[in-house]
Order: sequence, then C-alpha cells, then structure tokens
Amino acid sequence: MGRWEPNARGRLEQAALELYVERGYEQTPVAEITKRAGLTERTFFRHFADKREVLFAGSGRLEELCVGAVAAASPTATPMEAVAAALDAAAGAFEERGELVRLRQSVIDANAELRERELIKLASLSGALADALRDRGVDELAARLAAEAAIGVLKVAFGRWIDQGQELPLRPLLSECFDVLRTLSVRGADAG
Amino acid sequence: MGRWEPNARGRLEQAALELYVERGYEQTPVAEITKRAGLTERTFFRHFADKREVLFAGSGRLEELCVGAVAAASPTATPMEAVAAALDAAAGAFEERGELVRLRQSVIDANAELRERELIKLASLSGALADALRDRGVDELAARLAAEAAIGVLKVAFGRWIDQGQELPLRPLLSECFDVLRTLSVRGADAG
DNA sequence: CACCGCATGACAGTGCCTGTCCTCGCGTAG
DNA sequence: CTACGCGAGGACAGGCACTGTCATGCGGTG
Repeated sequence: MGRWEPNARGRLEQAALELYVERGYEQTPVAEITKRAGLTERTFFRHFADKREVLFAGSGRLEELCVGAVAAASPTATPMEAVAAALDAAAGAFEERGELVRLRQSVIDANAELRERELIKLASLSGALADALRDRGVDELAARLAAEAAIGVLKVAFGRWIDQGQELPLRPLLSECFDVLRTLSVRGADAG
Repeated sequence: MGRWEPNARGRLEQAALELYVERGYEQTPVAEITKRAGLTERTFFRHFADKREVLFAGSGRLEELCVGAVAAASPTATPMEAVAAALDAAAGAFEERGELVRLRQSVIDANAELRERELIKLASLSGALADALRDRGVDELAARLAAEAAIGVLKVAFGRWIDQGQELPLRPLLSECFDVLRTLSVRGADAG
C-alpha cells in the first residue's frame, strides 16, 4: 500500500455520483465529494476539469466504441446502416450497466448545467461519427448529416428507454426510430 | 429623462458583444461589461441569468418564429416539409442580420461554455418544433425525430454558411441538406 | 544511499453569482 | 399639492467553483 489509497479518480467518481443522487448536484459542494473520497478539493480539479465532468468520465470510451463499430461495419452498408451499428454497440454498453446509467441520467436530467454538458458530449460523438464515416469514403456533407441524424435517434430512443424504466430493451427502440425517420418525408405515412 | 438612461438591457447586450469580440469571452469580467454600459454588476444579473445568457437574448424570438412557421405550413405538408418551412423562416432572420450573426458566432465558436449554451438553446428549439408538430397531429415519436433531424440540418447548413463567409445564401444550403438526408439510407447513392 | 519523479496537500486569490437592504424618481390617489 | 408606494437600480457582504504556486513524502532508479 502506498502513501495514498489507490484509485483516487474512481473514488471521486463514485463519491460524486452518490452525493449528486443523495442531495442533488447543486447542493453538493466539491469539498463534500473530496471529503467522502478522502482527498482534497485541489485533487478533484487535477482529475476533472470541473464539477460536471466527473459524471462524464465514460464518454471517451463510448466514443471509441461507436467509432470502432462504424469502422467495422460492412463496406456495403449505407451511411445510416453504419451509424446504426454504432448505436447498437452503444446500446450494449448502456444495457450492461442498466442501474448505473439510470441513476446517472436522473442526476443529469435534474440539472441544466449537466444537460448542457451532456449535449456537448453528444456533439463530440457526432463529430467522431462523421470522421469515421469520412474514413469509409462517405462525403463530408453526408457524413455530418448521418452523424447528426444518429445523435437525434439516440436522444429520442434513449429518452424513451429511460422513461419507461428500461422494461423494453434499447435496441428495438433504436430500430423503430430509424424506421420512423425514413417515413418523415413520405406523404400519407402514418406519422403525419 | 429618468433617473437612469433607458434600455439598460440593450446596452448590456451591446457592451457584452463588443467586449467578447475585443478581448474574448473568458478575458471579459462581468464588471467590465457593466462598466461600459454604465451600470453595476448586480444589475447585469438582474437582466441575465448568467454571463453566457447575454449572447442568447434573441433565442426566444427565433423559437417563436420557427413554431409559427410550422403551424402555418400547409396541412398536407409532411413533417419534414413542415420543419423545413421553420428553418426557412429562421434563415430569413439570420440573413437579415448577417454581420451581427457572424460576429456573435465567432465568439460562441471560440469558447466551450458558449457552445454548450448554444446546444441547449438548439435542444429547446427542437422541443418547441416537436410540440408544434404534435399540434398538427403528428404522432409523438415522429414529431421528436423530425424536430431532431431539423436541428441536425440547421447545425450543418448554418456551419457551412458561416464557414464560407456567407457568400452563398443560407436557404439553398438548407435545401441541399434535406435532400442529402433523404439519400443516406439508399444503397448506392452518391453519398456512400 | 542519494536522488528524482509524481501524486497529493496547503493556501491564497480571482471571478461568477446570490441574498439583502437601501435609494430615489415617477405615477397616482386624495 | 402632498403622500404614498412601486419599480429599477445601487451597495455590500458572502459562498462556491476553479487556478496558480509552492511544499511534502513515497517509490523507484542508479
């Protein structure tokens, strides 16, 4: 055992989520988090850029997962099929950590600053998906639009999954969204 | 003339934009803005919830404009046609204030906090569009997806418009995006 | 054994944002 | 004309997020 307990970063993440759930994000000073983790405030800000970021530690891995799925998609897949594969991979990651994801999302949904941070993470994911599509030879404009559409589908499907208590699996909700999306320009489709 | 100069709010908006352009957002303390506007710091926070919000004063009107356009769209329009009409109306508002919009966007693009705020304004717009579509009888899922798709198109087209110095008008860029979006699920389209 | 690197601590300071009370011109009732 | 109260803004104190800077001491290395 070293001079300090190991995994300071992980302890901070856990303490933060616990406290954000117990008292709410705004009512939790950083000093409380570090106290529970047995560290100082200064150390918190060495590990996380700000008080929000501690809730988004996994966003980098999610991005890698999605980018990998786009790269691995069949060469004959359309851009939408490629990004659908990415969301499928993401769905797997979410469903594995069901209860944690739910808890985390309840904290985010309850606070505007956290919702802002979530949106910029999704925008970053969109950019990464667009890059991955361009690497497949998709042209710039189509790549960006497919990536934005995918993020839209993810927002809607994920929101529904959370709302209904995750009784239904996420993947079919994603598929349904992609299906409906294709009908939105069709006159007389059952959507309009 | 009253005890105070009129239009305190407008003076704050103008002083803030000027200073954000001159020095950058982060290098501009609120006290500098209020000094230039001839007011106190406390008054700034009576008019705007925070230092970011002063740049987004017009977002409410933009939302109303877009919602109005959706409501006014032909009853036979598809959901995508309805939201396209909304973006068309928005494009008009942007093009009228070309230089101001460009300046404002350069400030936003240079700062992560401001980009976050912009994203949550767009998310709010997406919600308003979805509500307006539901009022037309579009079902919940289709309404949300059409609204998200529209925001995606707006982001991409607006970004291109800014990048190229607004030499091309915005409206054709929007149309092009909607066109490309429809091809993304089609195998062998020139996008993939 | 001496040295160095690195994670953390200690502490001071800035700036955003809030709560609270005060000021004073203006419109209005009597 | 006076009295009153409302509303926009000022004054001031304080909390908390975040940063810069220097100190500390364990673990590995030569």
